[in-house]
Amino acid sequence: MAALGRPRGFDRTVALEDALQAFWEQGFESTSIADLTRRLGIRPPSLYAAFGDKRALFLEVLDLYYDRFVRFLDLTLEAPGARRDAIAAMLLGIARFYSTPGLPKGCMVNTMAVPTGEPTLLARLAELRSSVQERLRREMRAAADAGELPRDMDPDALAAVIWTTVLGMSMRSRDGADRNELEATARSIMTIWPPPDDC
Amino acid sequence: MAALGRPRGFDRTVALEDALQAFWEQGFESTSIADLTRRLGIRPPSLYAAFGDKRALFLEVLDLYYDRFVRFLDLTLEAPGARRDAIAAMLLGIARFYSTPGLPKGCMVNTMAVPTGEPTLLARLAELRSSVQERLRREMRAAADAGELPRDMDPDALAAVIWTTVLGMSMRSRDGADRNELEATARSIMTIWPPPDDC
DNA sequence: TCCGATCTGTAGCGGTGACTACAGAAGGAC
DNA sequence: GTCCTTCTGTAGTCACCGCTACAGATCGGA
Repeated sequence: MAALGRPRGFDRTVALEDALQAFWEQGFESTSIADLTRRLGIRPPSLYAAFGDKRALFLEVLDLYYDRFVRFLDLTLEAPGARRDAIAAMLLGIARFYSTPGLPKGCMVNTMAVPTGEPTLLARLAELRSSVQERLRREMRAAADAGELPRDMDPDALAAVIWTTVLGMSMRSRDGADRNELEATARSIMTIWPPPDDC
Repeated sequence: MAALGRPRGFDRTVALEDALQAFWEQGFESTSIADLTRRLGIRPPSLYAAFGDKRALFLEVLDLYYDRFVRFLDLTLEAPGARRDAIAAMLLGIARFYSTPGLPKGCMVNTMAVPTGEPTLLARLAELRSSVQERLRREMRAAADAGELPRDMDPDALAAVIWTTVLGMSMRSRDGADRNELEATARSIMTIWPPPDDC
């Protein structure tokens, strides 16, 4: 397919990154079309031609964000070695990710679990959270099957604790917790899962 | 001071409760004056005469909510007995509070740690969270001083873990976690604080 | 009964939100 | 160059937001 008509005057993927930054910082409702056009350096008709409406742009940005997060999960959880080490590395990585200098603090998906008037967006956000939670549950069940969990420890309950920690760390980083504090919490939490060489 | 002029046609404290319910469910931005007047059964001028503007009403509602939460904290944390038992009871109580049938799910203060365009309200919310966090820190330091903590356990780090759990449980209840799941998490978290009679 | 004070209902103000009609600009095909 | 297609900028539209002017209603006090 050849390029027909006047070519677009801006880079669509760069614009998407800018929109990600804006939504991640300010959320959906507080990010106005005027905000976006100012940041992306384009006028409303260009934005609407390229991305559809505000909701569609947000959903596309959300997919971009989520895909990257899942890639990070794949990388840490599928690393060779004990599952406990992988989970510990994941929590540490998330603590660092939530406190990355230059990026908005906390998780875009978690911090927007928020009362808003956009049911379809809320549903999508909840869907993404639920999918991460489900992945943690699968991981913990696999660990239990492999005998990597204490016999009296329910894998679903452990997954719930880890997920709760992820959500809480996200909120705390939004509230200004620094990297060291988050890392400390990530490490402390892992003490509820005793290493295999324990009495 | 005698009642001068035409008396108010509605119960102010009942209206406050209704407004609390509305803000708690939907947040500040998504709760419009129209929503409020519909729920309280009054017209805008009555609302403005009784409460000032929308922000003032929200702040008053917030104080009402927070005072109740602090009363709950006082009750559980100042109970006689070991501090560990008090914290365990607090976490269980919060798990139950966040999943009380008939009430909005999660914590009003925590779930609104949200990107929004109202800096003064955000600041107030952050202030309330920070004050609870500080109280947990004081409690853990007192426990450490009293020798109720393992010697190698940092009281501030423990307080951070507990606070992280509170924030995370609030999010999870918003996402539909039921009472049993939250209670299980509350109990699991307490295993990072070994009871005194441990090897 | 009249007055001043306060509340209530109607009706609408000014501002901002998302979104778009329309005309001109910039490319490829011929 | 001419035509067709697509993008861009101007300049709005329409809806909804928080908020309020104003007139009528309802009280206590004289």
